[in-house]
Amino acid sequence: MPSLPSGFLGDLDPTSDRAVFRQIADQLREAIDRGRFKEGEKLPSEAELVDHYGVSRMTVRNSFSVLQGEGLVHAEHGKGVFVRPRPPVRRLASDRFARRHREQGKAAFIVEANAAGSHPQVDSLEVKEEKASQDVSARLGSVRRVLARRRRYLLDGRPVEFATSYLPLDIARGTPIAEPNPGPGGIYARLEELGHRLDHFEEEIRARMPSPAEVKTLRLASGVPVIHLIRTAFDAEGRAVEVCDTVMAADAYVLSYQLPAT
Amino acid sequence: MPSLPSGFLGDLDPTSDRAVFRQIADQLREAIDRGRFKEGEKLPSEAELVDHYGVSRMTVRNSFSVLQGEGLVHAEHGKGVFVRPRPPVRRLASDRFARRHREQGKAAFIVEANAAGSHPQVDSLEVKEEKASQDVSARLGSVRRVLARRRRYLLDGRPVEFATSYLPLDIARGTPIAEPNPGPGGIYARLEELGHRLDHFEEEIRARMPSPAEVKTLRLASGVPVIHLIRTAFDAEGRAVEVCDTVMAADAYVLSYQLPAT
DNA sequence: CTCCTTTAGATATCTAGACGAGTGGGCGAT
DNA sequence: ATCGCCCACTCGTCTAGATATCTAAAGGAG
Repeated sequence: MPSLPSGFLGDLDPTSDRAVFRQIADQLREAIDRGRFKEGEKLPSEAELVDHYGVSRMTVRNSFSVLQGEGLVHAEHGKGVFVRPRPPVRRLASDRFARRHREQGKAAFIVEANAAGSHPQVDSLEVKEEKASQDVSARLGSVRRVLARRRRYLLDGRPVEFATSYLPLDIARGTPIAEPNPGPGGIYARLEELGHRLDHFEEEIRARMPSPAEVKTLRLASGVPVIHLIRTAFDAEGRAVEVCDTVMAADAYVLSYQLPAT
Repeated sequence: MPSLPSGFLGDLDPTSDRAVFRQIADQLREAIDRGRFKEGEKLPSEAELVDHYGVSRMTVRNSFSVLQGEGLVHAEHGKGVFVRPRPPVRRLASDRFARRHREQGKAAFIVEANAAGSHPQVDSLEVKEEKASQDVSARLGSVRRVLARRRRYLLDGRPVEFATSYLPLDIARGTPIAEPNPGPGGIYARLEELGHRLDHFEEEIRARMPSPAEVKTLRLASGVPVIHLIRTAFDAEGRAVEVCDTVMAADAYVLSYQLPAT
């Protein structure tokens, strides 16, 4: 029976109101925060903690599930429980849709990823016409059907973002926008070529826990929220010409905005 | 023994690879999504589900904990497990720091809340000088000590946001900014009066699960992430004059930004 | 009528075990 | 030396209880 490295973890306080499994979680959390267990490192096994604290295995597992819910650790079947490494984050600057970038003709995601030394990838592209959801319809100004462009973005093989663009059919149908590959500069470049000069974007940001489908698509660890961003693009006449619904793995992103003080 | 309303929930598939507690969670989630259980409504009790599915109580509890982790339900000791109501959200527009608002001399939070028909409140105000953290120091341009202003915002009694502003001492010391109540228009109005004309703000947005301390301060239900926003205010000379670190209950907020397309 | 106690039903925590299944190292057969 | 199998260790799931605590409603004492 392997014994625990001494001094890492303390004892339980039987007089405390705090539940035993919370006390154990607290001690593990503190040990992680203090760097006693480093990123990627293995925590003591369930059996070791059962020994150390003199509690039942379910109680130890309960502690682990607390830490998992906080996104601090992740369990690997047959191997152990590990401190979850904080992955490098991807920054989205607020000028990422500036015309000067668009005119360079390369997709923003690819350029940024290469600059960061990562290997970018886009997959599961789907382009089809469909019925607009109530929300999308409202944002686009009561359109019934839309062109939907779905794609998933990966960095170094890891899915980080799932996005769907919705465009009114009278704008997109029969244009390069309806093609899987819309060409250099992306659909915003095509929209401008089609005479829809872009004026501004509105972005709505929420954060929440992922649905099971999102967990699957983005291969999310437990305890990782998603950032839900809904961007609406407006042309010079004030018409909404595109709605882009994006779900991002929150542990992979920092959004960055510049606001004028005027 | 109370029996389950029939038809709400199906049977288990013993041949499925999916764990029983996940199957139960799936069925409950679907029933909630379909509106069979409405917001605020009570789910069947553990005992009822034990009866219905013929499993042990721990298995049912395991299912509930899955749904809690997703933020879909919350348990109330001695009462039951309830579908978590989606609270009204508070919108933060990107022009919330526009000078025209500041000149009206009322705190943005109060004005917005009143407009939404809510009862706003600010508490646990702390103003003190302290050592700057490494991050804050870097953002403010290598200052050693700062004035920190901490406050918590509540809507209708519910804490929704905890914020700390950090300002360099050479700017803030001995000014109204160092007072608990800085006066009409808030500290940004005072900064401008002191000759630091504000030029622009930078905001960084992250989402993550809350620390136990944040759970306590914001009285967060399980399965609710936080939005972590760090805003830096720059004056006309390009100097960072304030860093504001804000943690928001993600289920209470939608952030909204306008971006120019230029 | 008010206040307190009782009680039933609900969740919270914990124990002690059982079996299943993934991982990886050691060891024997080839 | 290598292949293949076994085994120890790991987490995953499930059972069947036990005690504690909280809630709300009912009933009794004053």
